Amino acid sequence: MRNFMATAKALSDEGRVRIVAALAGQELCVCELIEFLELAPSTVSKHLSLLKQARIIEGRKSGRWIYYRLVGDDAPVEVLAAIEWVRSSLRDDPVARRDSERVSEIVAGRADACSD
Amino acid sequence: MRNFMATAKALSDEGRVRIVAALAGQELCVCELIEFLELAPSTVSKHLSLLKQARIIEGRKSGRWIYYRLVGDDAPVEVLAAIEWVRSSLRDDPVARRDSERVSEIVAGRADACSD
DNA sequence: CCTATAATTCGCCATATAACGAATTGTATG
DNA sequence: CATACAATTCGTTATATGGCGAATTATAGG
Repeated sequence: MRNFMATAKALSDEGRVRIVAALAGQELCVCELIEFLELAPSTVSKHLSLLKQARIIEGRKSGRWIYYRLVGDDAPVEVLAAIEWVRSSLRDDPVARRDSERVSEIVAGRADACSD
Repeated sequence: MRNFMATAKALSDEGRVRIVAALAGQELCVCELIEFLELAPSTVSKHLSLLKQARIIEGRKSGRWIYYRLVGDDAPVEVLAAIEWVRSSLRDDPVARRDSERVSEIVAGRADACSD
């Protein structure tokens, strides 16, 4: 129950859900997620920390950047099921669609921003 | 996104999740849920109101009692998927197991309490 | 009718949470 | 080694949330 509630609480904030949805397609570094959500760096960092503690995402350090991605198939059942819940529920969601396009743009412009 | 977040927020409280799990097997009236959660009537009522607004549960009035149950298959996708997420995640959860037994006891003693 | 029980609504309070800015750490690069 | 940028941590603040008790509404039964 403890772990389940950690997962549930992690998904009870819209910003964090949008992060999870954004990471469904590809990994993104923190500065890209900041640009995506249009929130202060400290705020986004806190969200990422919470999602990481809930074992929903994991980070990979590369130079100055930290890339976050969804956890792999070795993750706990309630987490994998939660991710699938988000994906299936937002498949036809207008906000999620716009977000998806915006993420694509941000990734496309990577040469100007987060790259080594 | 709006509806999804309503569902997610509804499941971000442990008491409400335990209600959903308890209603997975059978419908229960409010006074049974009060006994189950050991919370004040006003608190439980508020939780039920929130779950109802999120379209996760629905109520059926019978005499003095109002029986709540999980929504049927005609409910929104994100709600059905959420219910399935809870069920599968808590299948082997110790707390959920004890809760399940307790609900059985409460239902078994229905003749002394909630019946018409 | 009057009382008891079920359930909800309302107002209050304590705590949790999300947001920010400032300060800090770490890494690449001039 | 100084600077710039990525990211985090910390302290603060405003708001959201969960809990309760008191008051209210509705229904069954003496």
